[in-house]
Amino acid sequence: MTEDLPERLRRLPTWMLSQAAARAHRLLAEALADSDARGHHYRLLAALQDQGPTNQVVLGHRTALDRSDVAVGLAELEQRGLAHRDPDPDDGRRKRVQITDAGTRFLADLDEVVGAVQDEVLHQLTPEERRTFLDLLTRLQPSADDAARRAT
Amino acid sequence: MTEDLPERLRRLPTWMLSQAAARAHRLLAEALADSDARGHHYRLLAALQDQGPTNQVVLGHRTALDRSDVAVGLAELEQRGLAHRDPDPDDGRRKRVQITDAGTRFLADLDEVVGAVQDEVLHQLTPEERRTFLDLLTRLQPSADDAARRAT
DNA sequence: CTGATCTCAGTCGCACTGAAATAA
DNA sequence: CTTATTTCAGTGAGACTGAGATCA
Repeated sequence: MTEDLPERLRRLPTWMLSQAAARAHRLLAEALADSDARGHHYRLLAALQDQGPTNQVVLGHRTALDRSDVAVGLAELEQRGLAHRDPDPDDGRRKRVQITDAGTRFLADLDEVVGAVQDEVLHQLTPEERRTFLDLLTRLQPSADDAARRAT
Repeated sequence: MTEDLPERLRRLPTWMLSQAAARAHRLLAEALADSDARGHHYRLLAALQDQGPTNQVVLGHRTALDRSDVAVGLAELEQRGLAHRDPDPDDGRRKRVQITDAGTRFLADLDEVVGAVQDEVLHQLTPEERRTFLDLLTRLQPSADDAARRAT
């Protein structure tokens, strides 16, 4: 594969990034499909488990999902008894979204599936290199400064 | 942004990878759109410039594009005089695809646009870190061994 | 009234599949 | 007849937009 790439692409960080992400995304989607889940579901359950009940707008920020995709994903999770939506008692416009016990158990199963995919994607890297890689990726995320500069 | 992420996602390499790739892809698409180009066009021109004329199947492998997307992209490039397709004299099923002089000039313009996006995406990293990052990304690509194992 | 939240329908770029056309 | 290449139409998931409904 790599040995056949044009110079311009092989040396282009954003392109190698896209290729690696595409492969990881494909492997993850395939693995999750075996558990009748999709990426949206894992993201939503992970946010609900780690950070507790919230409304859908906050959930969208935390999962980097669009509001409409949050709505659709939660409807699917709720239908399977993995999440629950209440009207917020303090503000009737909002819904209070929580993970259910079944959702917590399902998330634990998915954690194993997701972990296996990490190993498959990163198997060429040493533990030290994996830490470096994650650190570098984290620092690529736009900072609050960037967001402020972008707003002007 | 990052400070608000659920633990499970913040520590997940494939997810951080997807996020970084999505941002890079968005910035690249916006920048290329200003030059009336899209990612497909840059990829195809880069492969033709760096590795010379070929048929569309090989071009698809080199650019990681699907055969049908190669066909569409080349039709657009040809209409703008940036690439040229001949029937292969040795095999009438194939087409011999080449970049034109106008295509070479256009690619040089796009190189600058693409380079500017690299700086924007990687501006948090030192030159040394950027080399490390590219090296790690390169090693994430599936090897020939993986491809062989996958075929069984 | 304005403004925030949620929902639904629809759009768009991208990756991919299946089938037809052409030629070895 | 079978196989390889190119092309076209269509599918599917993901990210997004706009309009409408509900409620503070």
